[in-house]
Amino acid sequence: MDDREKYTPGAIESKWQERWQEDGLYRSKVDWSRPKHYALTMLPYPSGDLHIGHWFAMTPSDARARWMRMRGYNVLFPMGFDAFGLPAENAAVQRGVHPARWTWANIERMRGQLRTMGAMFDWEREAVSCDPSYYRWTEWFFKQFFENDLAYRGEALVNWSDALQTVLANEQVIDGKDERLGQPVVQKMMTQWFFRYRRYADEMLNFENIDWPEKIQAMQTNWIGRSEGARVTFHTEQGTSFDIFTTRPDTLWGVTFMVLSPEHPLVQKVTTPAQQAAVEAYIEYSATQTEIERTAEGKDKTGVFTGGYAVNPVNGAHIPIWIADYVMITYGTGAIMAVPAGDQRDFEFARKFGLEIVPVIQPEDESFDGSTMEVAHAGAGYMVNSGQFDGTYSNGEKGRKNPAISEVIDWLEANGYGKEEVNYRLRDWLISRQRYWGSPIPVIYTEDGQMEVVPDQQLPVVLPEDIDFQGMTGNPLGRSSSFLNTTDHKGRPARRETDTMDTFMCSSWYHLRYLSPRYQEAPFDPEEAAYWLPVDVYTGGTEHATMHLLYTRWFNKAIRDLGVFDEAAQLMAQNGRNPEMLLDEPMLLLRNQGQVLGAERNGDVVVVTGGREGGKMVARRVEALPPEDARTLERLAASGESIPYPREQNRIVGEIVKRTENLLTIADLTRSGELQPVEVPESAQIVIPGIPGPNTVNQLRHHLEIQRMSKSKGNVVNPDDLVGAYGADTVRAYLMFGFDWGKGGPWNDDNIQGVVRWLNEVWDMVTAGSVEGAGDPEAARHAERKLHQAIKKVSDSLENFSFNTAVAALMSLKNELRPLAREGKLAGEAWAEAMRDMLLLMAPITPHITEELWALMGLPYSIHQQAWPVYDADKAAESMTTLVVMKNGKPIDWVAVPVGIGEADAKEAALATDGAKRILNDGAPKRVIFIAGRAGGAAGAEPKVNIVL
RNA sequence: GGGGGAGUGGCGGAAUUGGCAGACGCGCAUGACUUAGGAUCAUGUCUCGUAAGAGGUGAGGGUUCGAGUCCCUCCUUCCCCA
Repeated sequence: MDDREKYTPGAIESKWQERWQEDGLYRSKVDWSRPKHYALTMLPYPSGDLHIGHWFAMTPSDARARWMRMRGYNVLFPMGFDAFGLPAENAAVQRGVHPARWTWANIERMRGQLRTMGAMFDWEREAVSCDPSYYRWTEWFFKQFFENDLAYRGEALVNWSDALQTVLANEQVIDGKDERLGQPVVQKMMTQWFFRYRRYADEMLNFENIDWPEKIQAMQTNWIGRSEGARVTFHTEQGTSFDIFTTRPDTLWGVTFMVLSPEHPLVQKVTTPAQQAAVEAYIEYSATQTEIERTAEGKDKTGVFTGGYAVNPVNGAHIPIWIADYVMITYGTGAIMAVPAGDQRDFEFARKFGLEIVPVIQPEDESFDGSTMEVAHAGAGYMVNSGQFDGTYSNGEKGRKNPAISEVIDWLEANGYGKEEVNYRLRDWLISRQRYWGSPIPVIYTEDGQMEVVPDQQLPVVLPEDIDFQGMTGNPLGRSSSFLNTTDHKGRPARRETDTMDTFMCSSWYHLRYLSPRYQEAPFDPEEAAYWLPVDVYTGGTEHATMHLLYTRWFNKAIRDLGVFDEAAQLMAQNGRNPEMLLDEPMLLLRNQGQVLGAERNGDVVVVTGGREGGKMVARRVEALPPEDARTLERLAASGESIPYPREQNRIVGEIVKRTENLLTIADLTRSGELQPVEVPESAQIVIPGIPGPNTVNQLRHHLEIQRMSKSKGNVVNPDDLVGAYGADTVRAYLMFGFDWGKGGPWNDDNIQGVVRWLNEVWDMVTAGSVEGAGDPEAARHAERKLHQAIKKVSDSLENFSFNTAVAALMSLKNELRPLAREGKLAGEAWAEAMRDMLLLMAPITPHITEELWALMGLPYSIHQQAWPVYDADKAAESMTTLVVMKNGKPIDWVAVPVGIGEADAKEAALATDGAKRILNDGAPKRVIFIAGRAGGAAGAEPKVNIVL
């Protein structure tokens, strides 16, 4: 080796990042002469530190965007910040930093961290949702919705979080707790702002024109929860009418009682004086229950009879009206018909309160008796006890696909008892938040109680800055007189709306603001939109399946119908693009990455001696074993061998699986892994090898399972450290290589060494230069073949988001080329060509090292502006291949044959092999099957002959 | 309870329409070079077997010349919905 420089990523990477920045290499401009590609990756919340998860999400997306660019597409790959939200406000309350200052400082920091990725983000298009120039248009969109009856203010039972001091959308409540802090959420009637989410429910169920993962489609379909059935009108004995929705009108004859939600307005009217006290007490009780508690299956049924009766329209039966908390006012009409014979929850309710059960759907071979049935029958069967419908077959399907349901609906409509109806689980989108750090809602309330929207020229309504957050609870906007007080269009005093918008409103259209973040005339420049829209590839996590990814689809459809895209559509058409169907959906293709989780960590293996007190041991001495001793001990125990520590009353030996303050839980190896509680008092002696001096109980490590990274668990992997140690290219390549991108997995940097070696070897190979001489033409041909095979493999892998196999193919290529280069078989122009193409193939994945080596080879700047090598099947083709000889599908021998060998020749060659002769042993095979080889030179592509004995 | 994924070496993970299971790496082993090796190079590395060979993708069955891949039953696990 000469004194050639070693690969030092640190210097190279910052050098090229600066150069690319100066040259505007990633500026993306409208150019109708070239095909466009809008690649988008979900924007981060500016929490202050870039996480390894951001790298995992963004750098493979960047590699793919770069690849598209090299393939000749004009690529837009923007980045920005979803900058409104509660953490900023919490920081303000706790530390006295204004949310804006906190947020902008974090953004500044994260911009720097994002730049170290070496991604091709076009920073000229950065959009930040908390910037007034952005939320001006968020407000403008709100106005559009309001003025077109897509936004309304209404009273509804909403999710109120006391901990967050705000209401939350249904999507943000998980198991009755808020998704952020996991604190309980209660149901409250409040006046709030909503968007008419259901209006596009049916259209959102259609995924025909977009390529989104099945999983996301299923989740969204579930979430929308379309159900077909009928709305049926019942009357009380007093004559008041009320509607119920049912998906099973074929069971109407089996209705033996009605159940109203405790919040239903009819409750007051039907309750008899005798039942008044019981009903009121029950209403009070149910208000304390969460929705999950109320509707949980298997829960003990509760309810109270109102004393009132309803009349069943189909048979005139008088049936009692009950109230019960398993009926929600927010679902359907807040009232249900109860068919205990056909619905398990109704069945349990009826049994508990001694109500009648009338079977109405009965399978052919059964005969139900309402008094003895043990479970409800919800499946298929023939209608019974149902008047003229007796004998009609109910096939168990939903809606019109069920002949019984279909016939009954027609009959209900003909007789005016009810009508066909479609119901949705989806509720309108609650966008009000009683918080400061969000986009204001541009509405004012006049003195005489009228509502006015703020005129366009006064937008944006800006968040006030003179707010003291410290120690405050509740909505700070309500305390700001400078914000609160305004005037109406006649100049009279008026009050501003103090609710702000859900941040999902901001992120529903950020992909549009990227198009022209500084545009003043509209939310986006139609010239840009006409060229770039829609988003071609969108990448992000699955956690937003029923939130962001559904909201943004709704938003897109809503603004399409409001004409927001009209000008862009015209321009599209003028430039020869057919806007038809291009603007119905915001993102054409969606792919999800998995999540990088924290690494598993073993707890210390300790020897505890002390005294027993009650059920637990109180330690006198805790000694952690050196890791190698601990491993030996655990191996012995796992294999059932005896360990060098016999079981003793006053000794516990094992791994710490949990630690709470000074209380340890130890899996005791002397007691077959039984969990033992150990208290460690101040006085106990604690010895930890490698940590001299007196130790404390806090230094003992407990077992940590694979889980999300979080600061409090101490398992966060910091990308800055990794970049410092290995360089951005290595981190990028490793994240792509070490995981299945769609799956993610526990962090583990064992494999990173492989990527380090790969890049070092590429560096050495290129900087070594070509040896003198002509080289070997055969080797050159071999290199060319491998190169073209790699072009195909890498291209296909990137196309399919299979980043790990792309890197694997590049490593294989290196393995092929390196010995040839070193032995001097690959020399001169053949060498140079091989190096050039290899660097081009690596460029999307490792942009810095390839740029540097490209320059060192004296090639014109920039490698990222070069064309992707064109795959040539002829050059990739091998002349000879291996014919696999099989016995009953198992390989037994191999023979070299020309590619494209015919069936007869292949069979002849196969039967002539030693392997074939041995198994045939002069006998005749039952059958001989030829499997032709496939093109491409990939593994498994070889021709095969299967000899069946 | 319903719906949908997933289960492959010591580890991360590969395997178009069914067609050589374990690509590419990590780790490990042996050897070489070295003052040294946690550098580099070479070779090996699914299991059993000295070998010829046989077996092998959560378990069991089936279809097929041929099954990680398709079908049935079951187990484990993750996600979504209730």
